Amino acid sequence: MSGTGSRQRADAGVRTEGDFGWHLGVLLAAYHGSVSPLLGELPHTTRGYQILSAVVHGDQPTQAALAAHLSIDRTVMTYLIDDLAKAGLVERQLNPADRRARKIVVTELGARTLADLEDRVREAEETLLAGLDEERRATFRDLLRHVACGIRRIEPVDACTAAEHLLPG
Amino acid sequence: MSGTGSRQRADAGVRTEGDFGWHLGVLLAAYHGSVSPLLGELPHTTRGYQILSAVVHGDQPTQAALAAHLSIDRTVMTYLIDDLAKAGLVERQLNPADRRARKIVVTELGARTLADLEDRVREAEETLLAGLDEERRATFRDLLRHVACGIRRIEPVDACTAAEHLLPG
DNA sequence: GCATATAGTTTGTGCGACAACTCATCTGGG
DNA sequence: CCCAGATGAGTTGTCGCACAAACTATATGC
Repeated sequence: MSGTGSRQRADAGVRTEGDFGWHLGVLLAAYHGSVSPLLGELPHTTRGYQILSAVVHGDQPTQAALAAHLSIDRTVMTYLIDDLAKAGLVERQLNPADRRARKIVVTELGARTLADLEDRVREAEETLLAGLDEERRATFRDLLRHVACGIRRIEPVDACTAAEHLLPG
Repeated sequence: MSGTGSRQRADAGVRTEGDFGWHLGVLLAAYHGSVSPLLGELPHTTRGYQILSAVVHGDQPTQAALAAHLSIDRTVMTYLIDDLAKAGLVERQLNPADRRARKIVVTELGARTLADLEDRVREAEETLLAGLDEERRATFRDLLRHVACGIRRIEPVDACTAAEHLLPG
């Protein structure tokens, strides 16, 4: 069994050694699996959902900024937006001040769609976290958010700031 | 802005509404980004690492069980194992009792490689979680593990049990 | 012994990511 | 005013990967 290495430590007998990545993968896969069916005809499933959410809540000035926020390649973002636009959920708004840039804005249909989906997605998330009681679910969400925002503060991209200043203290 | 829906709740002003999936994506992407460079020539980067880890720690009886554990398609697992075997890290062990099945076992080189990598991966994970103090990092890992195991108890696949019975209480 | 199920592999297809290129527009230097 | 370079966006081509559908081989049950 090769009991060498840093397996047994003094602290607790927790031994979550090489499993962190696996835990993460399991959770993300389950997230996709639970959320995708809720999204129905929404293009590109969770990707589309996240974009729609970022468009509504994030208020990114350009398509490039939106792509950076979501760590999506610019060239990929083009056809993702294409498909969301075809579905009537978002629009490319021309910016008279800089005619290269397009700001992605939500349509009325998009806003209604997102509002409708958000509650159901939230429920699905809670179901995913059903292994934890309510207090721990909140703690987990909180820690996860801190981690993600910490990562984004190290890596170049801005982001998070928008969500961060809304926190209690 | 569509202030409807479940945005504002009584509890805290946390508003982590549609961002859970995004947080998760950020973390997993950062995980790949941090860990992959450490793995060097190891085939299929984090995938290969997780397989190697599962082979050593998980003791799955067959290749199919291994695939199910990692949520990898059987047909994909074939060439992943192929490449790990070509690299001399694992071997397909024939089972005389069932000559269809192959048990994937680690080689000496594979064991040494994994032992060497585990410490460095652990460090990279800690760096990822640098936004949290040490106590919260442990809490986060713990909650994540519970969530993942909870998910795997709902979805058919076994797994987790192996890690679970090693817990303190 | 035949039907059916299971472990693993092979092959083909389609989608998604990324690189390289193009186009349009902005910005600064002369 | 004009030119060079930078930047936002879109287009095209290529590659790798995941998945479905075959196929081989063994096992098991009637």
